[in-house]
Amino acid sequence: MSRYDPSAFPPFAVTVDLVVLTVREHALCALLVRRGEPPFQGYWALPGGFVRPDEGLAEAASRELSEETGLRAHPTPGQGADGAVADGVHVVGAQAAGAHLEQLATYGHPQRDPRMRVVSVAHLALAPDLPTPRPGGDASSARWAPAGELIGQNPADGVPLAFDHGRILADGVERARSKIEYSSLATAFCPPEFTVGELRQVYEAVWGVALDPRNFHRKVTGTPGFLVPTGGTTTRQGGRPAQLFKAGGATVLNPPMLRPEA
Amino acid sequence: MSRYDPSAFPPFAVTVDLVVLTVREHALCALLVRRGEPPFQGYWALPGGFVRPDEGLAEAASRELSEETGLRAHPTPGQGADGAVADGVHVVGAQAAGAHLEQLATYGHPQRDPRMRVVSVAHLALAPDLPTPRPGGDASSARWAPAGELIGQNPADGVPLAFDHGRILADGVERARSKIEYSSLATAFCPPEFTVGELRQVYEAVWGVALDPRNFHRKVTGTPGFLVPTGGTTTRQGGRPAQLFKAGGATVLNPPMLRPEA
DNA sequence: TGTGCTTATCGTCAGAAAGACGACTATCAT
DNA sequence: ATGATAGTCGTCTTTCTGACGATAAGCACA
Repeated sequence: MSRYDPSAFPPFAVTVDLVVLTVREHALCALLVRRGEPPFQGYWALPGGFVRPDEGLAEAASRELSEETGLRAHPTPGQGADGAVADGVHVVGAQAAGAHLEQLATYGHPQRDPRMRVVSVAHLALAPDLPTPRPGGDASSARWAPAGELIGQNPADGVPLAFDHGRILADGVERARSKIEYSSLATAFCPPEFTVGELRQVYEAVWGVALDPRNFHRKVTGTPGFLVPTGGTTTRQGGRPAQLFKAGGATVLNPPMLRPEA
Repeated sequence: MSRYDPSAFPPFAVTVDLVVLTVREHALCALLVRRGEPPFQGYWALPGGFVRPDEGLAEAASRELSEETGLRAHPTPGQGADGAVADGVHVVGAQAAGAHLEQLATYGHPQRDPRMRVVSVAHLALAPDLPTPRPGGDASSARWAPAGELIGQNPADGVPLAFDHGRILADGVERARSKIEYSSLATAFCPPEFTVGELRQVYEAVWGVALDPRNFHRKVTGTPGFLVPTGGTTTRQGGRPAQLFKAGGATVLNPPMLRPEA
C-alpha cells in the first residue's frame, strides 16, 4: 500500500456491465438495452447495474444477467474468491440451456461517466440462441444487435453505444473470438445437444469465416474430451441425419482450433 | 441499469494490486512487500494501493509500479479508455529496460478486506531482472520470492499471503504462462538485447520445463516478426558467441509456442 | 418411385510443423 | 592443447493441416 491516506479513501461507484453474446441466424449478436434516462438517454448500451454492498462481482453479474435475459443464475459452488481468472460460472435458464459467464475487464477512466466516478467490471456471457429478450430493469427496450455492425472498422455502421460500451463490446467480442480457439467455450453457444455442423456454424459466425466441413469434423471429433456422442441423431439441419453430441469435460483444447489467418 | 437506486450508490474503495514477475536465477519470481500495519501485519503481500480520485486504473498501476520498483512509467499515448483488454502499457526504467503492464482481473469479494468494501483491480507486470527492489510506500521491506513456492500445490510451502493475494498471484502466474505461448511477451522478461538461449531460459523458468535448445532455436528464429537480429554477438552465457536479438514488431505469434503437455 | 438437393461423414494426398537427436562451431578456463 | 560450455545447422520420423474426392442418408417434389 502507498502512503496515500486510506482513512480518506475516495468513494467510487462500482458497476457490472455485461457483454452477452449469442449466435442467431449465422451471426454473432450482442444484447443491448436502450437507456431511458440521462446521460446518453435514448442510446443503446450494455446491460448492467450497480454492485450491491454485500454482493460479489460475479454474483452481481449473474443477477444482472438474470434480470435482463431471464436466465437463472447457477453459480459454481465453492468457487472461492470471485473475480478469479479461472474458468467462469455456469448459468442455466428455464429450459436448462447452459450459459457461460466470466469476468472480462474493468474500465475506470475518471470521466467515463459524467455523473460520478464509476468503475465498471465488465463480464462476458455466452449463451445459446435465446427467445427475444424481455426488457428488464429501467431499460425501455432491449434487442440483439449483430456484433459485426457495432464494432466494424467504419464507425458509421450505426449509432454509437453509450459511455465506453463500444470499446467494452469490442473487447468482449475479441475475447470470445480468441477464447474459442483454445477452449471448449464454443459449446456455450450451442443447445445442450448439438451436431458437429451446428458447432461449426458457431465458429463460422464468431470468426466470420467459412470453414471446411470435412476438416472441421475431423478436428473436433479428434480432439479428446471436446465432444461426447449422446447416441441420438437429428435432421434439424436438413440433409443426412447427424450425430448428436454434448460438451465433453475438457475445458482446454489440445490441440487448439486455430483461426485461419489472413 | 437496474432499479437499484443509483443516487444512494454504495461507496467502494478501489485499489490496484500488482503481480510483478521477473526471471532471476532460472526461476520465476514475484515481488512481495511486507505489510507494516494491520490487517495482516507482518504478512507478505502484493504491492498496491488506492486509486486516486482523478487517476485511471492503468495510471494508478503504473504509479504503484514506479513507487515499488523505481521503474518509471511510460504509458502508451493515445490509448483511449484505460482498462482495455488490448495490449498493455510499456514501462521503462532508468536503464531503458522495457517492461510490460496489463490489467489482470478484478477481485471484489465482500469480505476480502476486513476493514471495508474494497474492490481491487489487479495488474500484471513483467520485467527483466531488476536490481534488488527498494522498499517503497508503507511496506517495511520487499523481496523477490520464487513463484513456484508461493503457488505450489501444497500450501505448506511458505507463509500464506495477505488478503486474497495468493489467489491473485496464482492467476497472474497462470496468465503469464499462457500468454507467452501465443504472444511475444516473453521478451518483456529479457533485457533490450538478448540471445536465443536467454529467451529459452525465460520460457523454461516460466513454464518450469526443459526445452530442446535446437528445436527452440529453429522455432523462434522461424517465427516471423518475433526476433530481429541486432548484428552484435555476446559470450555472456559462456560457450560459443551467440547472436543478439531484440524483440520484433509482432505481438501475436503465428504459429504459437505451445507448452509441452503432460 | 425416382430424381435432385442438402448435409454428414469417411478417405486420400501433399505440405507444414514438431519432437528426437547427430554433428559441427566458436569461445573460455586451465 | 584440451576439455567444458553453449550456439547453430541438419536429418529423420511422426503428427497435424488444408484441399478436395467420394459416398451416405435424409427430405422435397415431380
